[in-house]
Amino acid sequence: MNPGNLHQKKPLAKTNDSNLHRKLAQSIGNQILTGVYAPGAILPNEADWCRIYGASRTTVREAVKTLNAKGLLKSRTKIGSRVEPRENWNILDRDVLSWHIAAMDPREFFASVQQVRKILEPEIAALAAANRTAAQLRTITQAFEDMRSAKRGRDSVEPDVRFHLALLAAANNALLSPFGIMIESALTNMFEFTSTHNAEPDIFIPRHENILKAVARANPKAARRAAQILLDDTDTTIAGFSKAAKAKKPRKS
Amino acid sequence: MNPGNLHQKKPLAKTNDSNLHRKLAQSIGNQILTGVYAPGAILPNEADWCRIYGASRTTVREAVKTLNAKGLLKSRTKIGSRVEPRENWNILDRDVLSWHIAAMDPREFFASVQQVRKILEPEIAALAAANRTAAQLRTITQAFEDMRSAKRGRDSVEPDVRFHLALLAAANNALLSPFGIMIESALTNMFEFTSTHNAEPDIFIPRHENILKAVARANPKAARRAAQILLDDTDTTIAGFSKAAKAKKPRKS
DNA sequence: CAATCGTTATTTGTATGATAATTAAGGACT
DNA sequence: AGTCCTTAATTATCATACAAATAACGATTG
Repeated sequence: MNPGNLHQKKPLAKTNDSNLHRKLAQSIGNQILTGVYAPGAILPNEADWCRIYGASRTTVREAVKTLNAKGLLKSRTKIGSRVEPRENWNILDRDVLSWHIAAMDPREFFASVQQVRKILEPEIAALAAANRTAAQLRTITQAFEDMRSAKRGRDSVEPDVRFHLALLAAANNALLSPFGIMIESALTNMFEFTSTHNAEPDIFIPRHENILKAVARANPKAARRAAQILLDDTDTTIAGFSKAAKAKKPRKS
Repeated sequence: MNPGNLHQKKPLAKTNDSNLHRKLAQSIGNQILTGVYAPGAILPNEADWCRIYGASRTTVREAVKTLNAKGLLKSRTKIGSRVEPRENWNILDRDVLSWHIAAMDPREFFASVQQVRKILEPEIAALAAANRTAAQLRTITQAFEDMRSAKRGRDSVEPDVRFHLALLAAANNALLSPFGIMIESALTNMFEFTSTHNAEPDIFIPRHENILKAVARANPKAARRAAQILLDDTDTTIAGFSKAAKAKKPRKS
């Protein structure tokens, strides 16, 4: 269960993120997400981590607290830290999600994401149409304009993300906001993997425009439909990429 | 921005949860959720917290790390800790959600929850019908049986929660799992506030049974419809309670 | 005057070493 | 077989340093 050699320091990844305890949290978090430590397993104790990473106990403890706070661990006196069952993990946490993505087959991840997006985004669009304020509409509109003027390529990612997040904010339901991270990650990573983001900007721009118009008209049904159509097109893009990339990535379990 | 008197120790709530850093995190978290420290505000620095709570800096720092990990804060050298904008909060985290509930008007909270439940639960039921394993079906069935034999009152809460969580697990999409906490909290708190949980168990039991049957038959459409019907009944129950409780709770901002 | 460049002060970050509290596990005694 | 006590392992807390980052200020200079 423990790594074979406790006395050999870990390389600690390449992140520029200068905090040591953050790096430790990332390293340990990655190991949990990749299954090095499975749910139910007891992790090395604090003294072990100190030796493994060559860090002080203070720092190790802060990293462990971070992972506790994200639901990955539960620490108890005399027991140590036990990995929590997956359903307790805060998967929509920014860090946890990024570790999760790193540990997964990208195609699987996109499939999960699209499933959730298809459930939520049409309803988010409908809620936005119903509940948006004037200011929120302006934010959505601005994002759309920026997306249109960027036209294609990497520059269109940021306004595209902003558009969807603005829509989410306009839905005015705090319980939905964690999905912002998922949406952001999905759109950004889609670019990373397809490296073309929107294969056909000439199609995607009007699709977004239809959502915008429906939200501007305060027409929930139309907004819902427009969002569904955009998502179907996105599915098509992913399917194309997925087929093209099929040869790679065998992956274990 | 800071509380008037830094040198007067906080009472630190009544939780039996024996960890000091956990108590600090709860206390500070509560203050953030109730708006004592609004998004964008700089919190007292670590030395201040030490004085306020009479705790060591180590402990204070662990509490602050916890809140950082939940997206409530971001700490930077020489700046201190700044409250993050609401959309970055991990609202579906168990702790954050409980602080949120404590800080909100219960009726508002239920309205938000029901809105999300109505979006997700029918689709969760449909996914469960489509993707469930045999073992998952057994878990759902068991929960239902326990719920039926409990019949009414407080005893029916736990199996009811278990039923919905089992359904969620059977949907087999990790990105949906954070909602388990919301569902759990919604059902549990509904009991706390109505103190009758299901007003009419004779209605709710068959409603749940219909979901179970549809999932057993692997019929997504029927499962979706059955879940919608249950939620509509739940709405009715809440509406009744909400009307009855209208006189109370003026609440400030 | 405006802009640049050090200097300083404040705050978080990391380290060390000690003690306390919790509790699983094993042993002693019925 | 069960109950109670002791022990040991581990996290929890504390106190005290020093390091590192950087915002704020002020001096210097073009």
